[in-house]
Amino acid sequence: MDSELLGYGPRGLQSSARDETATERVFQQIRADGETARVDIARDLGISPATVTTITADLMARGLIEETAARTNATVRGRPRVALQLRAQAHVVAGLKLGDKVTTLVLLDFQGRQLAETALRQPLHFADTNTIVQLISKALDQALAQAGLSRADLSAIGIGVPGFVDAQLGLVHWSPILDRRMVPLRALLEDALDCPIAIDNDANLLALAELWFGVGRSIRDFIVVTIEQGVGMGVVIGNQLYQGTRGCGMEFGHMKVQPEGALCRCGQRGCLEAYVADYALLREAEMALPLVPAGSPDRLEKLFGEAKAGNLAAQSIFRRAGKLFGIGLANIVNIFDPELVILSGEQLRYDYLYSREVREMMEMNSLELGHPPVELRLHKWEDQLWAKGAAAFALDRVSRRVLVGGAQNA
Amino acid sequence: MDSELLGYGPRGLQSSARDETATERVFQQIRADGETARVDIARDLGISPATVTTITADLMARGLIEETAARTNATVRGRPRVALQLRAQAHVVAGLKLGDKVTTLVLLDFQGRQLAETALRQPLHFADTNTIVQLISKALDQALAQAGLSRADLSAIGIGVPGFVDAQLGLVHWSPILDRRMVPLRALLEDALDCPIAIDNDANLLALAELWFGVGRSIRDFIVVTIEQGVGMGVVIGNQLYQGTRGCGMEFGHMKVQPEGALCRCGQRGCLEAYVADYALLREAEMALPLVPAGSPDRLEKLFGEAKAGNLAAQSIFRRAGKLFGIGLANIVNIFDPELVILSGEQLRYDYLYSREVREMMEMNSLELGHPPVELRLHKWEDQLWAKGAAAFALDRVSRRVLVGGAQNA
DNA sequence: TCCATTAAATTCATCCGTTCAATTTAAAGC
DNA sequence: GCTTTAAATTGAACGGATGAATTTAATGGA
Repeated sequence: MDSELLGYGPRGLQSSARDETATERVFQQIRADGETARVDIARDLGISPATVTTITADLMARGLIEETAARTNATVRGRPRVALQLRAQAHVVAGLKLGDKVTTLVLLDFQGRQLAETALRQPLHFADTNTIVQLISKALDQALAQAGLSRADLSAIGIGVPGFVDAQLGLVHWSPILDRRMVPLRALLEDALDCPIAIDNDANLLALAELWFGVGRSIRDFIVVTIEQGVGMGVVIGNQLYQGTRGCGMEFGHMKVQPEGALCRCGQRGCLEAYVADYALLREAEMALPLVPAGSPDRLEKLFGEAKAGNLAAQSIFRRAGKLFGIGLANIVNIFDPELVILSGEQLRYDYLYSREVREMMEMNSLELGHPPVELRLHKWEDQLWAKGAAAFALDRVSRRVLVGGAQNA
Repeated sequence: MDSELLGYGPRGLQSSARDETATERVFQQIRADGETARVDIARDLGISPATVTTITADLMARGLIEETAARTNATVRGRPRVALQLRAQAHVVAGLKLGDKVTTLVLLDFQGRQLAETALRQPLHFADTNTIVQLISKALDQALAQAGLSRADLSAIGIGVPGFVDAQLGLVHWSPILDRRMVPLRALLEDALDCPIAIDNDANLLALAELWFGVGRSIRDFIVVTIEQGVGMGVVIGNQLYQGTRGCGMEFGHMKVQPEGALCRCGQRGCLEAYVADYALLREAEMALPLVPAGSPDRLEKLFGEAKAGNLAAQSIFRRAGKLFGIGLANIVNIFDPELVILSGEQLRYDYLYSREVREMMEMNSLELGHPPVELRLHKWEDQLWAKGAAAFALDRVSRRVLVGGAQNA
């Protein structure tokens, strides 16, 4: 059984390859707390105040952080702590969500505050890369104008793309918005826009948004599931976005929940997506419900209306979708055992038809191991949050670049 | 959407909490290579030869490593490199696999070499903890006698237990071999045997065995799946055993592969296990095949014989099991995207009935993303390897304890 | 108003792990 | 036996982090 004669134990590096420097940890602490004094940093990170002074002085000299104006503890004796914060002007990034119907963009400063927001209602179906570039340019210019900034002020752009994306390589394996496979989108956009770009799957970035700005900030392990055009998932384990092994795992939408089941747009049968995605619901509606004519823009709303009005066929469409969705969720929950599952996406406007079935199925199909069942939370659909996730991704890249660079940027 | 007014970014520690010390890295390097010279360690770890000298001198003074007798490069000029290796006598550990039919134990020295092996064919079904303690004692004494050692020579004992095990807490949530739930097995055994104990799910430890001693040593991401009494899975991601979020995730056997499907012993319906585990196959055989009488010890072999002989009912049992197993595997592969899947376990004696269906289903249900399909490998069932995994777990604990202890152990 | 008290921040000598450069050691080749 | 080559060791030097002492900035009471 031994693959080698000598030795045992794994060959690769056990832990993270690069040790995080004290500077990085201090920076992250300030970023996470928003405002925090040197004493607190020393206490929280378990390093000496002397070190904190050295590091923060360096970060201030480099223009990344600043002391806040507000002095807080007027009630206590002693020298008041002076809080530190990220310097808002240090960097500005853009975050985009490319969607099939709407493209949303936000501008964030280094403190994570939103400077501007735009939404362009241009449909994207199998578009060529030129269209994408122009769309992004337009959105950027609008938002920059709002904020009174120019392209040169942008330090990075983060972009969420539906489909299979390899974030590391900046490669889009397949996306419903692109007209071909294997598009090296990052390189392409960096050439066109002359700005560092970071791309990832949109569901991953929504999970990142929850991790950085939302409920996930204080939760170590959670999952974000989205239903709209397709079904997506982002997984956060141990306060970190789980990227899969090759950067594009997590293909929840194509989990098989019904052997020999419905045909999916991926060509396989029984995929979860083939039961719960927009196109899947509409496909069924076309079969059984002439009341929902093809081509009308709000067909899903019509279908939903029918179900609410008591149409049994319409109801059964949602009911089956809910059941299978619940089974798929239970499978994922059994594997990852998270504290929280966040459901998000357009389709959750139909949540009360969903939620009963889904919760029921989740509970029926989750293993009992003493601990309480997972919390299930619905988040209304907000493109703006997706875009903030993309911006967070960009901010992360910027701060990493700036921090490892160190002295030469001073 | 913001959960707090100030700051952004995750609150917890981003990377591994504790930085790995240089000493630990050097030790792991020597362990992984079996024999390696100081120059090579310096080159491989990117640290200076001077540091390696310091650290290895310290490790030698503490009796953990030693220089090998063999001088190798007689053909090259210059001072010959002297290889270092772990000192075999430094520690001895035991590794056990508690199984429903057989309990296997191996003794390993610090070099990972097997000193002794025993197997006790005592069935374990819902046994009380006393029985377990006595069984382990007996196995230990036999093996120690073989090796000419005593209990006092043991530095730790690793134990693989079927069922839901929380390795961190040393707690068995549920196991088919124990008569009650929530058994604090580690504390219990530490009291009874007066030796540090480490317990984990048996499939996890088989994955660890593959990682430490087997094919997994040079593969970053792989999955081990076992079929015997139940269905188990161990996942290795980034050269590390993935433990789930609460120490007992990974419940592959209870993935739902058929909505409203067959009843599983966990009480739910449609679990993978309810189609492919021993008891599931036999349940079907009882229904349709009076040729396979209940109570006979080799019923599975009989069923297999029937299938080989052309009995259509018997064949259909295996065929369905294979199909659903393939679907379940494909789901897991789509999520984790590993390089390799290792199938192991008793039932793989029936592999050629399985493999065709399984492979077919895997390929039909795996997403295509450019990279080649996962490699699927069958490993014959060897209780001894499971036990070695348990021993590896123990060795890991011992070396961690010894290395963090540092100077005071000198 | 002034000074004691309290607590935060800073300074600086010191420590410790690591490295560089020089040296020693151990072999082969001629 | 001397030169060459390469591994291992030694010791001075470096740099990040710390502890102790000091400075700074506030409150509270005389």
